Amino acid sequence: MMGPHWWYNRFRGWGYRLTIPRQAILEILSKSDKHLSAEEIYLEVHKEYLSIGLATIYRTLELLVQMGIVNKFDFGDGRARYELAEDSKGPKHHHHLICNVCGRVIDYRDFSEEEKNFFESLERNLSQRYNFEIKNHQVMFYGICDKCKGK
Amino acid sequence: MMGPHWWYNRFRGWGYRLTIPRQAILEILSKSDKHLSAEEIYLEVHKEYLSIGLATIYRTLELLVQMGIVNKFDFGDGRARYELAEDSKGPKHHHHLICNVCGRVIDYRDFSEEEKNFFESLERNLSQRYNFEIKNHQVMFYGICDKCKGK
DNA sequence: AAACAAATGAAAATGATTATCATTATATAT
DNA sequence: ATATATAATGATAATCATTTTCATTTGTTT
Repeated sequence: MMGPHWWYNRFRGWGYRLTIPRQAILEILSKSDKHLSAEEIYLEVHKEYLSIGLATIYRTLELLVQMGIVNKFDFGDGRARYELAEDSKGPKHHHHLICNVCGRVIDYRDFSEEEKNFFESLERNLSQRYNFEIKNHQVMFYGICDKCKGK
Repeated sequence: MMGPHWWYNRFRGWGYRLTIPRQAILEILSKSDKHLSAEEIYLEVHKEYLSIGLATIYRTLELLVQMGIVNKFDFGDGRARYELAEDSKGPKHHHHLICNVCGRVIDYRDFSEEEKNFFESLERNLSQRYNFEIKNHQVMFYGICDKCKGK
């Protein structure tokens, strides 16, 4: 799954069109395994398609977030970050440790079985309780990183 | 705990001063049980202290976040939100359901015992594994709310 | 191929947040 | 206490990510 066909159907399902700029953006997101900012995506896309503008990047990302294809993050550095959502159980999923002092973001994805099971059952529970269809989740732990502990 | 004395000591411990504007901001945060934006805090503070400016609000909030007294949130509406951190186990702590379609934010704090225990043990585990002193955490579930399901 | 609506690019506008700088308040040393 | 040094403030301007606008282009449907 994923890839052009899947994207095409997703877009049609929402009444949207899968255009060249939208494909280009999805390609870049697929290749990267980092959280990219809108401008970083713009610069990448721009290498292949000179004419695609920054406004289109923003518009497309907003759409992709609404459709649940992309996750939007904010780590407090003044710019949003984007990443393909895939599946909650997919390989990209991770949680974050964020240092309140220096702002460093540490990803971790070495989840225990217990941690995975817990979130799965919690999501089922919340979906029922709030009649809310959960697509994904973000977990951030804030505190003081090893480097800043000395202060 | 909490209150002027506690604040005073916290500030001194970090080499900062507990000034009138800083106290005023902490008072407002103490009284509110919602996530306030910088401007909302400014407007409240401004009722009592005409002379306190918006820049001071931002500077103080940044400081309070660094000190771990305040948590900063971003719900994707373009402005940061702030809230007293208290303790992870304190009464204010809650998690969020955020609708990708309409942007609505639903708080929930009716945690199960299992949920509480899980996060406590996970925090202990991560602290060790990453030598990271965890002060608090944020959990957000993204998806489609009941009102937007029809679409 | 025509007609309609959706999507785009370029540029300007917006708006939250941050930096600047002269002034004032606070703490420390005398 | 008073002088001195330093931190914090207020007002304003500057920054910069994100949105809006609008004329033009593209994709879809008939």
